[in-house]
Amino acid sequence: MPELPDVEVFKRYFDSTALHQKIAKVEVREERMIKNIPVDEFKTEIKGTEFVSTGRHGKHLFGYLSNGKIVIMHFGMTGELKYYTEPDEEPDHARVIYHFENGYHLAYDNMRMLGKVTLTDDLDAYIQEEELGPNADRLSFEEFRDLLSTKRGMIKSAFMDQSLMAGMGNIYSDEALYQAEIHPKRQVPDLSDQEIRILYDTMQDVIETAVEHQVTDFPDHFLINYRDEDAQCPNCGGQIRKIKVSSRSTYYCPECQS
DNA sequence: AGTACCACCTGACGGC
DNA sequence: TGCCGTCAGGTGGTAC
Repeated sequence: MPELPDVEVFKRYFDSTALHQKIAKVEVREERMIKNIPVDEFKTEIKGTEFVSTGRHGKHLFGYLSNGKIVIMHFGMTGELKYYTEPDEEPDHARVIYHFENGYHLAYDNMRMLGKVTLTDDLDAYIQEEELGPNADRLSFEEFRDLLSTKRGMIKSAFMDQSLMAGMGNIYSDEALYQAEIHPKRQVPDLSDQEIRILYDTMQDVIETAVEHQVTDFPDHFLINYRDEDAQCPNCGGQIRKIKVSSRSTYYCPECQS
């Protein structure tokens, strides 16, 4: 799941559960998840500190530690967080577990292990190295318009380009395009000013609505409920179609989107 | 610059 | 029941 709205929900979950508790131990079950730093160093740097706040940039979640370091988490396609106390509540694919002194645990769970966990003391440098564009949800219309003016190619590819703007993935790109009634393969330079405006508004609305709904139980008119070739468009009743756009599965309504 | 394809990973599902 | 191909919400490298 983890695109911008999902990670924002993780952030809020983190904020409401795992802050201000002394970390007794960090358990790394899967060393391949830890990138850019030796695992031993990762563990010793974090042990004895506590998370004081969190942040997010696109699909990256940050946990600020009391020693000034920052844990960076990326969730790939299957990552999530779980805070729990009883051992039998531990998720099936816990790769990194923060054990708190109060007996609670925070697990970074990630079945497919696409994604990563790392540590930095310079977040700006990290964001630069990763070539992340501005947060898709903290972008003015003018910035959005100016960014798109530099792009050629398909609009869905532009949405998914994390260096252009950070946070939109496959699902929510499809969603925004569906609600804007714009075909995912439309060439960016061919979009009218009005269409750019609509795309911006729908993108913001899709992100906001997804977060409000905790990324579950979306409104009926959301395409996300109909990602199936046998499904019918909730707007026009036509058949939802599946195509490939930049090698990613793309669902859309041929009647509504042009 | 844009796009297609492969690789990294594990697991679920449908067909035989 | 088991084997096999396919697919899955992400990203990075490479080749055209």
